[in-house]
Amino acid sequence: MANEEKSLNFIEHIIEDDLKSGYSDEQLRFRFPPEPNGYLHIGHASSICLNFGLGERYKAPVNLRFDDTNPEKEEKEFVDAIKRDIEWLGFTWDQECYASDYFQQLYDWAIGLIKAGKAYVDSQSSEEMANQKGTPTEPGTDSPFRDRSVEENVSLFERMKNGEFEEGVHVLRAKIDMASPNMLMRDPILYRVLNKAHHRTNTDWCIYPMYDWAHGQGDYIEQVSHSLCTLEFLPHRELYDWCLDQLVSSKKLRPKQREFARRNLSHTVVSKRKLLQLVNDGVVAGWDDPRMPTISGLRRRGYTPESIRNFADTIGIAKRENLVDVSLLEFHAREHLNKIAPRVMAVLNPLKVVITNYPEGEEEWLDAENNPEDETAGSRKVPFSRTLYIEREDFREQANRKFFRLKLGGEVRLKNGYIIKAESCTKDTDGNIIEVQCTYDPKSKSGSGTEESLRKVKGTLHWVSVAHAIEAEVRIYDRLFTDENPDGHKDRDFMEFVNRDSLRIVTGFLEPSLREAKVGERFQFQRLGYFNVDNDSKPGNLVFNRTVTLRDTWAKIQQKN
RNA sequence: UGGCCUAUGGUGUAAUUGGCAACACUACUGGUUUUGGUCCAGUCAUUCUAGGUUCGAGUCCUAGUAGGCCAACCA
Repeated sequence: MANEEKSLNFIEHIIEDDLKSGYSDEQLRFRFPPEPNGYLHIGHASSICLNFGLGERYKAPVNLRFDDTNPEKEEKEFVDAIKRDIEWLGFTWDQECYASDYFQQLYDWAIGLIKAGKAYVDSQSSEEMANQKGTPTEPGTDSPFRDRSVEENVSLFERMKNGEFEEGVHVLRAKIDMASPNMLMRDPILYRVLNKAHHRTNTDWCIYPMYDWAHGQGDYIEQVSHSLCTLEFLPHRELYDWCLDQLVSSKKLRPKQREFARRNLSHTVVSKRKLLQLVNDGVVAGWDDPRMPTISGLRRRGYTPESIRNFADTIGIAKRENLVDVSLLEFHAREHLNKIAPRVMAVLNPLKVVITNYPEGEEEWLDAENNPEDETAGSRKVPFSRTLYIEREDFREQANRKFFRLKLGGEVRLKNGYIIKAESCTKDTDGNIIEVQCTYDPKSKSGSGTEESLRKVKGTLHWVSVAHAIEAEVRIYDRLFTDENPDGHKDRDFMEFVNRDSLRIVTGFLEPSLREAKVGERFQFQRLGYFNVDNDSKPGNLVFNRTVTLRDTWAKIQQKN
């Protein structure tokens, strides 16, 4: 009952209006229509969440329809990847459809169109047709083939279908209006000859329908009520409706196309063409490289489906240009990971600490809470000994009061362990600090309840015992582009803004409980960030990816100085 | 020079359809904290401009301005 009335986006307003003016709940049906020519990215995730979200909200089926009308670019590999990504996001489609399933029906409808005198076979080159097309400010001129007889058109189109012509010799065009202010209505091409094998229909067809002669029909066949697409298809709507006019029956539901603005993410690109270029140029290791804004890249980076769905929900959907800041995506990653990721200790830039008053050869196993945000997460044991690693940035010989970490003569709490005091340090011949000597207070053990253990010390450091630590490869990722809008510059190519330091690989020293970590498992390395186990991991040879850092107030303070 | 779309804080979306501009993020303050994390509290807007209608305009009208899309046998 306490369902707070969430405000509706403009698509939901349209649906609510339709429901008021006669649509029944059962008539609602949606679809997500990817072209299988690349991997899904974060922009698609928004569209997926919109369509499947609508399906959940209105308890309506959502089809997955592959828009596979162009055999030149489409492959089964992409079909499989797309299905995997949608499932991973947690959505279930009703029917799995393919535009290619409708090739015969589309062909029959095209024959009907020709017989109705509304389509003709044009036998000019693409250059000639382009010249006749006019410009946005000038009308086009009619093709010399525009008035071929129905018989000749039918015969030619059948011969196109039978493979009697080379590519480019003939096309089928709709006969609409060469003077339309909408360029798409100037006798658009409906079919072209393509002597290519299709990933599903193989060589059954030599002619393939264009997008405009397939999409609305697919919606109609599947009885999709609301066909949602991005803004660049807005001019296509007039043609979408024209095509539907030629074949709809009043007994069946007529789909409607509505358009929303695609989501752009800062510091990256969301264009399949540009992502493909990053892959082909070797800037990244593949479509699922953790730096890629693809769904598979985000998954490998350690993002959770929940965080991506929450992100999509909060940025919403509208009709204006936008550039969503990545910090919002990162917020959602942290928000979810904070709740579910077990805390562990790992040192990525080690500095040796020797506790001079801790007995040599001794070790003890300390209690460590797995997740302060989750009482059911339990606890584990971490080994403590005389020789430890701490983070190099956590020690300074001298520092002001703002520096809460270890400095000579100063005290600090070792997380889950003891309070230590830095007494001295040793350096190599270049002046680099190579070891810090400390003393510890044996009565200050965490959780022991003693007066000493309850002492307030400003800083708490993470650490690992050198003798017990396991080594692992840790991949530190940063933004792929240095510019917030890399493809938003008219005179500069987006590739100029590639961040050359987007990947740094280090050897980390991890607490031994991580030895059995499995691929895909996510952790918080305390005080450092969230990390997950990469697919490249081998038994005894773990690889971690940094998903995102923790919020870092200290880094901000330092930046200001 | 044509047609169409869009304009609300640094960012992204809202605004009961003409009635006190709200939510989230970011940034900045402060508090709590055995993670400089989390959590809690607070601060940040002449709704693109100029007119008009109205008791009242982010919302309606007019004129500008800015940005985007449209001339692939791509989707």
